[in-house]
Amino acid sequence: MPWAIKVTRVSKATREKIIKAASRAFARDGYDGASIRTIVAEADVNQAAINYHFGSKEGLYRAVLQTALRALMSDDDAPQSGKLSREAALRRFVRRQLRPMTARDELSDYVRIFNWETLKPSLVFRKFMAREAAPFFAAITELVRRFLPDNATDKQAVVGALWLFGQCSIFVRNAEQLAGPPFRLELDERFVDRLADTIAGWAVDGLCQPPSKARLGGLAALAK
Amino acid sequence: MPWAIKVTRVSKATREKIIKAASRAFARDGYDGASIRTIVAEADVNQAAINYHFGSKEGLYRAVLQTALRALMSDDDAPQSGKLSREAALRRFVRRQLRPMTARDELSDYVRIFNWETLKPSLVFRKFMAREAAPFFAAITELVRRFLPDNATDKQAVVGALWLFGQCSIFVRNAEQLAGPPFRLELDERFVDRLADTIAGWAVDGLCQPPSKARLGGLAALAK
DNA sequence: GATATGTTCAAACGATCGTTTGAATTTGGA
DNA sequence: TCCAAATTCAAACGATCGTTTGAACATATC
Repeated sequence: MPWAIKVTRVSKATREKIIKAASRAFARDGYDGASIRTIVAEADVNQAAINYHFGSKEGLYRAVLQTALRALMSDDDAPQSGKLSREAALRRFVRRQLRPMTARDELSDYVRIFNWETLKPSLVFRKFMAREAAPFFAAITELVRRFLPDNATDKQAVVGALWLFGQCSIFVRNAEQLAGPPFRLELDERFVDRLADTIAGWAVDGLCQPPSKARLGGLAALAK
Repeated sequence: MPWAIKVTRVSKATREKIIKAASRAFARDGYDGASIRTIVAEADVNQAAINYHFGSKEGLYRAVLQTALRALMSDDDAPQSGKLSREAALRRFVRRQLRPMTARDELSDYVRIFNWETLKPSLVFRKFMAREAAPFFAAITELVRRFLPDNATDKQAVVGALWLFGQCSIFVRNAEQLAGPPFRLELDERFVDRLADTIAGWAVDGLCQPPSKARLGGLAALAK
């Protein structure tokens, strides 16, 4: 492992430049679509630097995923989230998921990288998630569970969490096309705020509804 | 245009073999990820056949998209769909969207190809959709509109249609992972039927709800 | 059966990919 | 200040990509 190197001042700066450029590239083009040469060009470092500092393209991707997961799990902007009502917590989660629609920061890159992986999970990603992402997904599942009956199964909570993810990610993934013709939606902060309200409201309604044959069935129908 | 060739008996068979193999490959790996060499290997034809029959990889992709759109728009299995209630029509749409979760046929490939394109639309795809897909999307939007108030704007209907797409595609995209650990869901026809009931029910609830501040707002909040 | 046209085939081309190499340069501690 | 280690750099390697080529083969028309 020649790339498990000592972290010095100068190498740390290079590593950070590379990770930032790589996050953008992976978010824009996916893991396979992003090339070493475009990453080093945007980071303004030599091509061999990636193999020197991260061992391989896969190693760089692992480092990006670690940075991404750390950022996505941090609640630094609202440390009181544990005391929120379930509705407010859900609204906060949805708004956070929708953030890439307007913001062009690292967090939006991270969300997009995860969206790529939901379409065709790479081997790197699957190993990484199995090892480090359990608490992240558990948090969302627990949030969903607060809306379900006490006797809800794990399966129901997982499906509910995925359902919630899907409602958000479709807008994030299609943001560019929503802004263009023929839709021409004005994707400013106000719009996304209202969209978050809408999605959260629909989700609360859906999750809270007791199952009913007349309504085509509910989540309870998924119990074995 | 040397590839606008006369359609003979033998060339038609080759074209169909290529399109079928290409659909699988594009669905599995995306446009960039699928290689000519794997496609011709699965189709059991010569490598140069693709450029001969379709001009280029892009030309082949266009042909696949045409086949896909034609299949996705056909209502051959239920010609009475025009007479369905809005709830039944919505349930039918959702069930059709979820079909790739169990079925391993061409239709599931087509849905997956479109899912790839929502993540990073290729130039080929954008041109193609702008030219040929308007009626397809209009049909979904009209279905959503049947649940909205009469004075609903186009913008509201479009957002509602996208919202519906997102709820379905998240399960389709993650079907493989749902089947494996730690979820271990048994994705048989019964499960998908119930899932379609659940999603359709939630969607009906969400779309029908009148806007209400107490419920964090509804679709009407998106009107300008 | 001869001929022209449509189709298949193996081989190669140029470009881009991730990675490796070895020397040049910079850095940090004695 | 000096030397060993850390880091950067330009160049090349082998592999894979989409595409082209020109000959070989199959098919249809007379």
